[in-house]
Amino acid sequence: MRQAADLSCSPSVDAQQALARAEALCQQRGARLTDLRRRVLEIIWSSATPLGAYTILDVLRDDGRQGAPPTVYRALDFLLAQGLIHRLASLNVFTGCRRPGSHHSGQFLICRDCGRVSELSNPAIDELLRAETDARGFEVLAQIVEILGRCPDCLEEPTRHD
Amino acid sequence: MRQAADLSCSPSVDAQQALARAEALCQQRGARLTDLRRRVLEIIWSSATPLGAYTILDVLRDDGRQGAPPTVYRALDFLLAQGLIHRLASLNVFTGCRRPGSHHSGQFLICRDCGRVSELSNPAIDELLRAETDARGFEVLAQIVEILGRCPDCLEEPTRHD
DNA sequence: TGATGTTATGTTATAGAATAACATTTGTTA
DNA sequence: TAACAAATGTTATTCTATAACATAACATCA
Repeated sequence: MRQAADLSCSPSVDAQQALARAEALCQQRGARLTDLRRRVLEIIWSSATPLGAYTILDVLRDDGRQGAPPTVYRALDFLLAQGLIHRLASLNVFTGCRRPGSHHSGQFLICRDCGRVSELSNPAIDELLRAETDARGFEVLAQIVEILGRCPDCLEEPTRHD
Repeated sequence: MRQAADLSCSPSVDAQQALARAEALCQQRGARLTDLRRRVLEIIWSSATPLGAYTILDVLRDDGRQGAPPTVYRALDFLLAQGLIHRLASLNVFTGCRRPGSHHSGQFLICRDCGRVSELSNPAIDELLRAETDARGFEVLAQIVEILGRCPDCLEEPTRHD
């Protein structure tokens, strides 16, 4: 993966907006977006690519914060429960949710080369899946749709032929 | 998960058929389905539910075979490459492919309660996903569709309300 | 205000999943 | 049989995630 996460700069506009929305959502739900949880969300949004739990932990430690794996995983669990982030099961990484508020599972295009992720929300796909599960009497609790491949930008790169 | 894997009995008819198909496919491809690889495939097919790599390793050791994690993972890599098994990314487990021969990614319904898995192959879902990726100029390398929920049998169970 | 219960975080240890690196064996072909 | 390639054995390590328990922060109410 060529594109490393750059977490050194100040929060991007995207990140700031995401944090503001998270604040609003949590307040309206009576959920506590603590310093730690907000910071983890900010770290996730500050990266161009999804981050693993241990990468997030490293950033927290760079902050000067004390912390161990449970610190991060508990914050991630909260953010997942609030629908503020997604977990990509195929890579064991976490990415900010582009449409928080409506709990949804989403569909993801993951570029193998640059690591960037596009979040789709194609209702037709959801409907087809629902039709299948309904036909089988299967109750859906969670749904994972992840497509690994190469994004247009990376396809243009002439230097990689693997 | 209530339903434990029962690996004690002799290979089921399903398993026997799967092994026979695997033999034929490998022969026709010039791929070597060695004792170890065949045994791993048999172990997977002998379980009512998908198995993790370390569970498979335990069975191999019960066989009296020597082995370490790489032993299992290499066999699994071979079986995956031949399209004889699938990996369920959401659970880190492996399950026999119901339609080997045609390399495909499939769609899976996974019961949270009994652990059983149904493999779908809905071309409409594949087409929709392809339409999305085509529209974005995204090249697909692998595709993961996994639905976690409760199967009809387990929904009937009156004793569980979680 | 201060006692009490709840929620969040700190901390240590461990479990679970996967691979790196190198040695040895087995199989194939010249 | 020599030589090469493929498969497996072996040891160690990395990465991901959680269990279990201690402490701290916060909220509520008498």
